[in-house]
Amino acid sequence: MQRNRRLQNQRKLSLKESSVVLNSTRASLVPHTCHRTDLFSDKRAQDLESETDIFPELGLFSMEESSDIAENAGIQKALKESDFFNREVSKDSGEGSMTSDNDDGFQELTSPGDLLIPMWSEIDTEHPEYILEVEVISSWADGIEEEDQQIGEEFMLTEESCPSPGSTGEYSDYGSESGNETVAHLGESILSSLPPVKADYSAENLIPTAPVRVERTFVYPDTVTEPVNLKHEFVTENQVPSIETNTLGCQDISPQNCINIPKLELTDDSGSEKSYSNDGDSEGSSSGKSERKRPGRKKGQVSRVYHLWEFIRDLLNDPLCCPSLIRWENEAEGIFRVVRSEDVAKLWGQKKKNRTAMTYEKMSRSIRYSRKEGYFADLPKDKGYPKKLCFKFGEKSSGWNTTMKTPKTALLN
DNA sequence: GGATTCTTTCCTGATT
DNA sequence: GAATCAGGAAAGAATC
Repeated sequence: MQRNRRLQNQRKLSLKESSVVLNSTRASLVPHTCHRTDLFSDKRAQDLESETDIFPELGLFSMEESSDIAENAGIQKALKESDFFNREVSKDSGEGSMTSDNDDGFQELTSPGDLLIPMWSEIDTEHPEYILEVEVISSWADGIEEEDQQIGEEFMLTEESCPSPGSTGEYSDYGSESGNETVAHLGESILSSLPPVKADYSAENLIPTAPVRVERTFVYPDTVTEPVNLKHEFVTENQVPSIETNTLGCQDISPQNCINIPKLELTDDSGSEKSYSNDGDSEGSSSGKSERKRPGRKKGQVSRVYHLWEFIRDLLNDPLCCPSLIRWENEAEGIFRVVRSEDVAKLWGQKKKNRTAMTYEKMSRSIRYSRKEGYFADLPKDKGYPKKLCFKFGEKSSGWNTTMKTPKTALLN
C-alpha cells in the first residue's frame, strides 16, 4: 500500500500539457461556483471515520485498508448522486454548498476507474466551474504484462506494472486511492452501464463530444504539475448545434490524436470463460486435444469492437443527441426512436472508419441483423409504438437503462 | 492463416 | 411515390 501510494504520488496527473481522451460517464455537469474548501463538511469527515461501509459498498477496499483516505478526508469531497444530475443544485443550495435535501447519502464519486477531475478553483461568475466525474479507462501498454492482459474478466493491473489511474493528488477521487484494485474490476458491465462521452481534455479545452467508446485510453504523464485552471466551454442544452455546421456540433477527435495512446484490452462479459462450441472440438474434451487451445475467437465470444447497439445506447445517453437525433419511446423497456435517421447513420459511419457512405438503410439493416443476435429485439405489438424508426434493445445489450440504478457492487460481480 | 463475430453492401419485395 | 421495413446473400473487417 505504501509503495502504491508512493507510486501514485510520483505519478500525479498532468492535465496541462496532455491531450487526454476521457471516457466520461456523466458529462451533464454541475456548474457551480464555490471554493473547494467550502465543500467539505465536518460531517463528511466524521462519516469517513465512522462509516466503514462507504467504500466497501464498491467492493474495492475497506477503511482499514485505506486509512489514508480518512486522513485526507478534510481535503476531499464527496457529492451526492443528485448533485450530478441536477444542474440547478448549486443554485438551489446556495453558493458554497452542494448539499440539498438528501443528507444521508453521500455519493462517493468512485466507481472503479473513476477519476474525479474537478477543479474548484476561484469563484468566477463568468466562467463557472464544473465538476466532472470522469470514467477513466486507462491503459499503459508498456507497463502491462501480457499475461495481465489475458486474465480475462478481472483485468488486474498490478502496482508493479501499472500505476493507479487515479491518485492524482488533489484531483483524485476516493476510488483512485485504492490503487490497482481500482482498475482491476473494470469490466464491460460497468462500462456499459454508464453513458460515456468522449472528451478532449486539456487545460484549454474540455468539451464533451459525441459519445464514443472506441478509445478507452488515457494518457498518463509522469510529471506533477500545478493545479489546472480549467478553461472550458460545455455545450449546454440551449446550444444544441445544427447538424449542418458540424455533425452533432461535437468535436471530433481525430484518430491521430490518439495514435500513440495505448488501448486497454477490455474483457467482455460473456466470452472469456466460454468454452468452444460443442462440435466435438471443444476444450476439455476427452480426446487428447484437451491441453491444446484452439486459436481464434471462441464461439460465442463477444467482439470488443464498438458495436452498433453501443453506439445507439451512447447516443441515447448523450444529451447532445437525445432527443434531437434519437429519443426514448420507453426507456424502461429499452424502446427508442430514431428522429433524424440519416444524421444518425452518418454519425455511425463516422464512428466506423469515417465511412461516409453509411445510410440509414444500411444501418437499419445492421440493427435488424443484430436482432438475431439479441442486441436488439422486436417491438412489442399492440402497444402503439410506431413501426418506423422505432427499435428496442435486446437482452444482450446493457447499460441503456439509466433510470434503473444498479448497485455498484452488483456491477462488480 | 483459420474460425468466428459483426458489419456492410446489395438486392427484392412488402408495408406505411 | 417515397421512405422504411424485412430479410437473404455475400463479402469485408475485426478479433482471437
